Amino acid sequence: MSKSPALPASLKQLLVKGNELFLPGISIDCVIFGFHENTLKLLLLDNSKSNKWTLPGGFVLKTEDINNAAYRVLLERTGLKDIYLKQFDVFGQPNRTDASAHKTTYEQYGTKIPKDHWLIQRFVSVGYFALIDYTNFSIQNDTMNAVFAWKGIEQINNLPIDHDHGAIIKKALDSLRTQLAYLPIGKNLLPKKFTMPELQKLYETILNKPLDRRNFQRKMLGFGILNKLNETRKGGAHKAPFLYTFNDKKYQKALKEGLYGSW
Amino acid sequence: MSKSPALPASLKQLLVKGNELFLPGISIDCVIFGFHENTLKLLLLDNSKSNKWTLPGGFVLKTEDINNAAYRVLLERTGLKDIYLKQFDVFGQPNRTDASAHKTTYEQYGTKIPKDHWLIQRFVSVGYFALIDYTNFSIQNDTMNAVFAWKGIEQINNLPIDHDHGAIIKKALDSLRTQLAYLPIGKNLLPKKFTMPELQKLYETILNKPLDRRNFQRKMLGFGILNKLNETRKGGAHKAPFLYTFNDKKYQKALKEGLYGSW
DNA sequence: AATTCATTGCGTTAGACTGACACAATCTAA
DNA sequence: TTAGATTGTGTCAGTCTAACGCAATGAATT
Repeated sequence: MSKSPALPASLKQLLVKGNELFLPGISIDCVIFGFHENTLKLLLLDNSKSNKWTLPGGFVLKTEDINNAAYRVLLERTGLKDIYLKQFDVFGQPNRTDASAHKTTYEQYGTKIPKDHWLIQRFVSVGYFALIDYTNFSIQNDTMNAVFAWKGIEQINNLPIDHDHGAIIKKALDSLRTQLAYLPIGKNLLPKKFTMPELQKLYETILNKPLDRRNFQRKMLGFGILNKLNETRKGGAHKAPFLYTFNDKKYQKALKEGLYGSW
Repeated sequence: MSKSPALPASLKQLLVKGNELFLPGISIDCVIFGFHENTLKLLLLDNSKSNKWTLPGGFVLKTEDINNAAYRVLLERTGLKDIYLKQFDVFGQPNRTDASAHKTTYEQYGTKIPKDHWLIQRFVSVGYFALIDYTNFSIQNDTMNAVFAWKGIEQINNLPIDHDHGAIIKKALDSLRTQLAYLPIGKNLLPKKFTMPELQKLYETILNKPLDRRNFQRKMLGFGILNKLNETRKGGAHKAPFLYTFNDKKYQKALKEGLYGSW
């Protein structure tokens, strides 16, 4: 018989102290978007034993605001602060969590979760989506001993996904698309300086359809949230496009009030 | 000393069986909008002892989907089915629930809530807003022995409101306004047949600003979700306006896809 | 050094949409 | 019958949108 590896401290803590530290039955799931090489990417965790991919998530401390919990989870898992984070839905189907997943995780360390334990009760999850700058982030595998990887949006449907996380991702993407219509988003997904074609590719990727180059530029400039720099991005095999940054003040204003005044 | 009145069965059940029946730490709050006499109204509960107004709400059965719980709560409290119901936010500040409110409620019946009881732990609440047809609903006081009343949106700020329910109401109203810009809403708040001026008043009330009569009509008709009837609403002191109904099929489609295609 | 070629910057035009306003028709009350 | 408020329909200029043209640029090629 093979000896099981030692139970990681973080997993042990969850088992022993989870009940005491965290709210019962409430979890957080983060759909983390990044943009790289003209692809919208998701940061997923490889749940090594189940061979399925999982959304990074966590629990809410007993004295912690839920939104803060989401920021904390993101910080713990990515090391990033000041991220654009938005709650988009609550997932509360009774059968959405699968206790067997947790059981499997612990069983690989030869540990059994007690019956009726905090961890294997029904969980309602609050979904957040986050937008982060891919170039300003290097994957660091987390305390839970899980392995992170970026996965292109287009291959998500062909990946094995844990629990209802596939549905959560779909919903997050829907929310992102809807937001795109009335809120600025590029600031969080692009490096500080970027070109108009790069911004356009981002929009095209999220919306999954081509946009007219010239109309896109006019529209974006019309929003008045961009600063045009006197630099160009040299190095490409073609005419060097101008660089832009977001005008922070106006960007923030647009985040609050929307890009259009609507009615 | 005065003898306390008997503890109502529903309150007793909550105290004795709440822990067993419902999920811990999760509640539902419903912001119920109605429209009457050119005013947007909210259905509130008079928390008789604290002399404050409360949002109708409830808890989630252990085997129940959260959204279904919201529908159930609404049905129990209003007798209405097939209501437009939309989850709009989660309220998870650690200090948002005030255990003393529950304590006060029970104390008026001479009952004390045990320490660490399910009821007085921290609750995270999922906020839903509902739109109902004021004319098709008669207030029925609920099993909790609480008294319902419609309160005009404009007087909310001057009413004493329990807990963080004032903030929840504000958020609900914000969500409703945002939705108005890209989703149809009148169907749930108006009677089946209605006139264009009535629909306009509804929009003006929600948006809290006057709209041009002629432009409003053009826009609404442009959405293609209205049926113009060959009847007019007689009885007013002026020219009789035509009656309209919503085209159910197109209305549902617009609910899914939005009134504009956006990008 | 001249040429090629994809890409970028800037511009045009027709059609749709928006906001502001005019005017005639209608319904009840006086 | 008339007055007065309200509704139905229409106009018009300004703005926005989608579709497309063309010259300028910059690295790669010859």
